[in-house]
Amino acid sequence: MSDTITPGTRAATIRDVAALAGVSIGTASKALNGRGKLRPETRERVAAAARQLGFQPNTLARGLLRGRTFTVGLVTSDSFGRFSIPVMLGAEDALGAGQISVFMCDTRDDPIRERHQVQTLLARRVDGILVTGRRTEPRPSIGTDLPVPVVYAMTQSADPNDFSVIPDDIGGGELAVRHLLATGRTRIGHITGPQRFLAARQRADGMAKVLDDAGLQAAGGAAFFGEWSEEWGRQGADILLRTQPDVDAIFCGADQIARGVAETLRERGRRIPDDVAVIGFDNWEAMALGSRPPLTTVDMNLHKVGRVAADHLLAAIGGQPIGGGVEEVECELVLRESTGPISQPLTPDPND
Amino acid sequence: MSDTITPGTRAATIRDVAALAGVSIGTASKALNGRGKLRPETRERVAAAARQLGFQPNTLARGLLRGRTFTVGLVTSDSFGRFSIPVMLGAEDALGAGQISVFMCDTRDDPIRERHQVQTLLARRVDGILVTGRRTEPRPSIGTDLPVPVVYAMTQSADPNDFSVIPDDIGGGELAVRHLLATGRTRIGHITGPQRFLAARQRADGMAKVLDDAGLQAAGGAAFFGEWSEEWGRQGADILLRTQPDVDAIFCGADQIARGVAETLRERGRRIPDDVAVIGFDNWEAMALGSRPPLTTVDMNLHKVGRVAADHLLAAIGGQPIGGGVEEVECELVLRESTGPISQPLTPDPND
DNA sequence: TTGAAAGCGCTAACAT
DNA sequence: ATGTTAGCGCTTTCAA
Repeated sequence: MSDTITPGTRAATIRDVAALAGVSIGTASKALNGRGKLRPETRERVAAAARQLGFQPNTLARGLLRGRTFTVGLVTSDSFGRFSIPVMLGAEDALGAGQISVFMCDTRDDPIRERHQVQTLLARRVDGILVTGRRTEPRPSIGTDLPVPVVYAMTQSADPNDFSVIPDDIGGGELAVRHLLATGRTRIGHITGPQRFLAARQRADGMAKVLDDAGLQAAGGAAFFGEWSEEWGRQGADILLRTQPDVDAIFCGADQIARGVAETLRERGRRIPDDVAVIGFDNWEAMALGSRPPLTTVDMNLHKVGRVAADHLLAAIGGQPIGGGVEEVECELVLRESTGPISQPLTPDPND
Repeated sequence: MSDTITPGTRAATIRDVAALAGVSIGTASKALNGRGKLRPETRERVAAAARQLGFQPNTLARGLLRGRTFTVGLVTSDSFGRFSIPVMLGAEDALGAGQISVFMCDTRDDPIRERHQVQTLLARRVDGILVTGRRTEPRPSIGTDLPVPVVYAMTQSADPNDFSVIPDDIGGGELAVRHLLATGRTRIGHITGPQRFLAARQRADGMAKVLDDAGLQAAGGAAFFGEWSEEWGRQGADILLRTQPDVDAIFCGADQIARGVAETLRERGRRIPDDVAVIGFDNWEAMALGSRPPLTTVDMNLHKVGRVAADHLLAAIGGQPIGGGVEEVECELVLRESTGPISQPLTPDPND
């Protein structure tokens, strides 16, 4: 079908096209870019020549001339893992629409490597840089005074002059617990990851806030901090069931934890959601769907985090100045069987 | 510390460096690249100027001149998922060493989009293209006659002139079952994914081969094809236990399936590995480690698949012609508790 | 040892 | 309506 591409080795240049069409280089350029005043017939002749040669304008030359490359760098410290991938795809959505290509750089959590990669990106004259990670805590800025705009996504720069987009973990915690309250639960425990994680603390804070407004307290008095693992979920559930046998819901800081919790509940003969409701966090589908029953969970909308970050970057590249600051993206509840059906559409009045 | 970078907006050019050092552009170029004959003092002066201005040579200009950009395109149809990520990281290892940057392109399984992305990559004058996927079955070539070398990784081109690197799924199946035999199992069942997946068929073939050599047969007579899910693992185990109650090992086509199988075995009171050994496939750590007990599994060495593919691509870029064909990368056994300790170092003689 | 100039592929201003 | 030319930032002859 498309054997119109130069069979040989060298890619065709505009010079080749011009020669084949019997016009000058300048004319060829105009014809191809739809600029200037040309006879339609000439335009067509050039187009035909380009088609025949499989001509693709050399973006390097264009970039050199225009001072814009239509590329951005994506620097991640998450090895493109579970968190940065959705962010990246979201970013690609926004950037791809603008014909922008993305250089991927994996820092492997090595600051030296990161520095080097940023330098490389600058040498390649990217129009902007997106920085991603797997943790929301502030991290060192990749540079205070770079010649291109930078936006952080799913990670936060410690420099207040930088702009970051992160999920709203407090809101996520609130969302989860409001849902549990709405289904009539009142003795709610919280089993989550290590306290040194900002995300763990914030989700717990969100929970505390909602419980407080409802005049309630967490089952067990406070959050159970541990690990982001199924094993900890099993252990934590064990402890919680022993100390608070009347618990009727457990909010888990991660789907992995929730799975472990669900397993232990099953083994202890507690029915989910009838006896105890379980809610996870992350919407890691492989985990949430494999669990019995499938987990209701909080989705951080990472795709949107990426899209929003990329939109801001594009705006900045377009000349719109972005100040420093942090934008938070709302979390979203994903309903599955582990919390059962929502009760009557009651007006959520925490004062009654 | 490093506020040597041009504070303003425009990145420094070699012209700026030359001016600051009081030399000509040509001299500056030589000094920076360690070429030609220059007075050491001059060299130093230029270096100092470059440092002061935070000079980064414009790779576009260089690429334009040299006809090489030191970039490659990475085209994936896996949305950078569980399979393509390790491949990609492996490739990055090999490429990063060669100072090569990677453009990422996610086709979202859309041929139109893919075609477009390949065109874009060619316009950007990448030195080569790497194509990745999540399935090993042959897929349409991205182009028969592209001006740059192409290598497929974790996916296979239908065109025999293209070069592909994929995991050795047959060998993986053999590996798994040889291990089970080595631990003294003889009544081995196989629960795996859909038969339409080449990988599922090949793993089953590998199993059949080893059993055959040992004069054995699969428990239940043949593989149980189903889905790549925990749910199917649970169901499959149920069926297998009912029809073949004396089964003493189950080889699963995926860790997810193995997890489901393990759960059902537990619930039916079979101890793992004492009564029944379980072995998975993929070494998906979140799954394999979350399972009780943690799963022995077959690792496809995807990192190596990526590295090997990238090495071939680099060689091709360097001028070494790669013929068409398929290279298979060995799988590797990852021992965990679900198959118990290996028995005596017996000489594996299947004829006794 | 250093400088001047050509040219990589393209676009945009200026001639014709 | 078309052609000519300068120049983006760099490397590489070739002169000085």
